[in-house]
Amino acid sequence: MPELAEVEYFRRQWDAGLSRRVLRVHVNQSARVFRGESALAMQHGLSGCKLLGSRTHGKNLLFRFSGGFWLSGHLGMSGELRLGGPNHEPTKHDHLVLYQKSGSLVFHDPRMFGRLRLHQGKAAPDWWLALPPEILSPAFNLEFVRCQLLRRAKSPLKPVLLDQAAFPGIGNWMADEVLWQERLHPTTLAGSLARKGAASLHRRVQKISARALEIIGTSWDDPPASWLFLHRWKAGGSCPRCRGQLSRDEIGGRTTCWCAKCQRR
DNA sequence: CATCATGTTATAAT
DNA sequence: CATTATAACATGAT
Repeated sequence: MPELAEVEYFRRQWDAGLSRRVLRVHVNQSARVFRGESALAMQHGLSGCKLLGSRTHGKNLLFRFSGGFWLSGHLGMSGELRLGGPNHEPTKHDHLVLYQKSGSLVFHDPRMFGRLRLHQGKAAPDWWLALPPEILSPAFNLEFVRCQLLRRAKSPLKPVLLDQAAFPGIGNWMADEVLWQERLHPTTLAGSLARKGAASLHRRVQKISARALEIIGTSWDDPPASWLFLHRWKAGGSCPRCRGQLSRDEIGGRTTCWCAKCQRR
């Protein structure tokens, strides 16, 4: 499910617990989302702590608690952050539940490709601080993008857009959306873009990210029908620009949707 | 029953 | 070293 805008939407769900103390914690100890972690340490660590703040970085989430605790999360393919009542009965896929006086914060993930980690320290974990520039930050400038395109010059654009070290937060639908709006075929080699092409791609990535955050990140609304988004899922969909039949195939290991007429190499 | 899914990672092959 | 392909992970929807 989640790409940067969906992740932001889920982050906001837990805002209900801000400035509130965690009274007790439920963990689904054997759940894969705790791989490499001690679920019990998380349970004990977060008990009694107050949720002080949260943020996202691409598809990553970070929640700051009192006592120097930081809970980081990734939603994988099917993760969700939900709210429950103060006596929420955990279901099979509710792997972490933080109970507060007025309600509970639930991490729910059927497929368990998601992940939860706990860090204790004065600052956020090192791996978080080492993440690449966020798409809507000043550091994500044209030079950065050109450098990424150059580094993977012989790769098709599709997998390059999916590279979280280059375009953090871009996932399968956003990558297809960027390529479609730019009229670039997904197999176009990253190194084949001239400076102007790279500049246009850079602006497009930022624009789609910003718009998706407004639309999906706040209320989970659908992007406009003029985008590829609503048409790309069903086989047999048609291009909202030229009405042509949309193509689907696996590119860079992921199902990719494009318009053979509009998108040229 | 088979196929597919808005993701990441380890490993092998080129 | 850069890059690609493949499998693996685990579950639910169609």
